[in-house]
Amino acid sequence: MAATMHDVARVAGVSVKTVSNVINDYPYVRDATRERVRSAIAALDYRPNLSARGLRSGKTGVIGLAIPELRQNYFAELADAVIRAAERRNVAVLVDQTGATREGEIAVLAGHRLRLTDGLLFSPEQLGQDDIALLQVPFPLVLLGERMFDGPTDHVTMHNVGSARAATEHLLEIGRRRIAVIGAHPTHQDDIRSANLRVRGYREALAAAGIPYDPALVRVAAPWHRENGAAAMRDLLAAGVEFDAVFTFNDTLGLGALRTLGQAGVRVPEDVAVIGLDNIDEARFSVPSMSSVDPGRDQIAEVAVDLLIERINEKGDPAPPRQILADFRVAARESTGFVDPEPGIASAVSPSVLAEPAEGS
Amino acid sequence: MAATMHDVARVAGVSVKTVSNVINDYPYVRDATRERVRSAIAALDYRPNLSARGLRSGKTGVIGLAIPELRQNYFAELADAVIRAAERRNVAVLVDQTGATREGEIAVLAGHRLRLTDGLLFSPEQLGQDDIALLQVPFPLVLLGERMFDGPTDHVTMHNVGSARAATEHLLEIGRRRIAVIGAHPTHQDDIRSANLRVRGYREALAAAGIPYDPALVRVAAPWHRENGAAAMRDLLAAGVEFDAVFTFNDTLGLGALRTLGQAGVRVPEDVAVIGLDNIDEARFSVPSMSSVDPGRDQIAEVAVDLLIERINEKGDPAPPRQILADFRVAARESTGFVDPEPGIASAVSPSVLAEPAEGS
DNA sequence: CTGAAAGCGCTAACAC
DNA sequence: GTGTTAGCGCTTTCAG
Repeated sequence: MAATMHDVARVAGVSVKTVSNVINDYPYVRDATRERVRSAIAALDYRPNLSARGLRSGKTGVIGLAIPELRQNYFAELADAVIRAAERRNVAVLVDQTGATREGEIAVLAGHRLRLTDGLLFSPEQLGQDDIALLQVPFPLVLLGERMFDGPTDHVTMHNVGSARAATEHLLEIGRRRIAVIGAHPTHQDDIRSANLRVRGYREALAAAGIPYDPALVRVAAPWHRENGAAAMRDLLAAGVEFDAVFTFNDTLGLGALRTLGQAGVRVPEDVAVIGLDNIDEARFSVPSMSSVDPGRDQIAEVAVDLLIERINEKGDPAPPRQILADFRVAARESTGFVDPEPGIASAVSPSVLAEPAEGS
Repeated sequence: MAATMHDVARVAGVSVKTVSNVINDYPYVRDATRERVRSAIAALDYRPNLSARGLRSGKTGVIGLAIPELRQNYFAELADAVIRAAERRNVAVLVDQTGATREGEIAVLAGHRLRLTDGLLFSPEQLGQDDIALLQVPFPLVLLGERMFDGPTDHVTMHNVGSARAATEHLLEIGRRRIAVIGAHPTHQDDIRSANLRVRGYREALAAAGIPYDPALVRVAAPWHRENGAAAMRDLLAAGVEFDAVFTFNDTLGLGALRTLGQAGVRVPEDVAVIGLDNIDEARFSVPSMSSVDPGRDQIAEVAVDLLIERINEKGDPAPPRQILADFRVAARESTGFVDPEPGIASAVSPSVLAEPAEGS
């Protein structure tokens, strides 16, 4: 049986209150007492029971993270960043996958799964502006991503328009003029899905450079998976439209497009320059390495966790919802004619022949 | 204030016990009563407080998953599989990253972070056979991966020797005879790290085919990151050893090697065939697509979660530790001269031109 | 500075 | 079939 606070108190010869005070770093405890309690804790290998603490204090020290799918690199890296940020603040992270389905996202908000968390970090992919009513939940909620604005919740997101504009400008700067785009959204309601925001950034950059917008260069691809990037690029090549660059709305699409270009014998970046968006680890290692816009994922994770914790600890009237845009920057690599500025991490062990006596077969 | 069981009981005009019975699907409740309780629950939007339940029952319904790093594709896919498997059994997953460090792994076992979980799924990377004493933990523990055997815990792992042997045999079957290997471990203690097991599988296959073992073909790379695969391949090419195939101990190394081969103008698979191990999603999308051995990740996740839940619910004397090896199979793709047998998932939306009226500029 | 005691919301004997 | 009640282990007034 695990030791309880009472056991510790008995061994240390104090009351449970004192043990509690020591554990919670209450300052007014005599040093000698504190020491006695500390060694009793060590002797018994005592660990506080978090269920009990949670029951009493109304907090569990766990936050939920709901994302579409961990197997999408972008979300794995986001989850990584969130977990690290949370760890620094001493909270644990319970990960839930919505499967990128509407039902999954609604289920997460209904809170039927994540009930022993103090709050939720939620990256919606299907729910949109029309669903903001669903965001009226009885627990602290911080949204990641850009699918809804003007909702009742805090909101941390990349700068979609700015990032897309920067990507396009990067292509313009290296002299490209016929810039295709992959990843537009099939419908074109005037909503604010990231696809539309990215189209807007693209068009802003074109407009600023005085280049006419050609809808033939804008290709639909959804969801933003590799195979759809590859297919859209095949489409583009088959259509016979002329283009000297492509901006894909995420890196995964870009890697798919790169694959098609390679197979088709199109040279990158000589014939077609490519830039993605997300700056996932993998972009550094494709052939050729792929330029991308870094949307500030670490910053997003850090800020989102802070905001959520702040909301969890908020007393009294809630502050008005806040919306935060992360900083972004272009990571220029081979696919737009640059030498990779961030070579891979040096090997921990420099590769060499296995130092082992040869043993014939 | 959130509703409690007492509120529900009051509204339904029954006692808390009855409410509890309804919630926990206790069979002997009159239908009419059950219905009354159900509607009271709905009316009050009542949700059980899991901290209280956990405190009372000694279980939280949460398991921990400790892996090195989510940003490594293999582990993201593993975590994905574990979360899905756990969801089916109605338990949530708290994810912890050890950072692939010894301290991180020890901290996880010390349980200072994952205390409100009922048990732990742990994929060690640094701890090894010498550390099995650390596995004597006061909570249910199931190990993933192959770093320790004969420990006191259950253990679910891929079949290292078998997978490596299958990979090598695949290369032999397509007529290759000078098969290099990337990913050996720098030290060669007679331990059972997966690198050594994979070397063993490789040598078994060679031996069975009557091909002598040539240590010059066995290259060290650690950790198994892409950059180290690329570097090891550069090394191999620079060394001037002859080889017509390479088996990399994981896919990430293989993708790195593929990159180097591409840059060096070596044709794959004509000059050098390549096969990896792990069958991560990404292998399907490299240029050329990369053959790999699928180590049965979904099965591993499924079995591990089952085993852990079984342990959590175990009463009386614990059953002896079990060790389970997953099934594996070769996924042959372009890098060994096959047409990809599993084309990418069909696009949800077939790519096409954005149907939008052109607006100049 | 420390102790005594109440009670967080739930489950599970045990009554009826 | 349903109600009563005693804690699970912790935090937190309130005294001293």
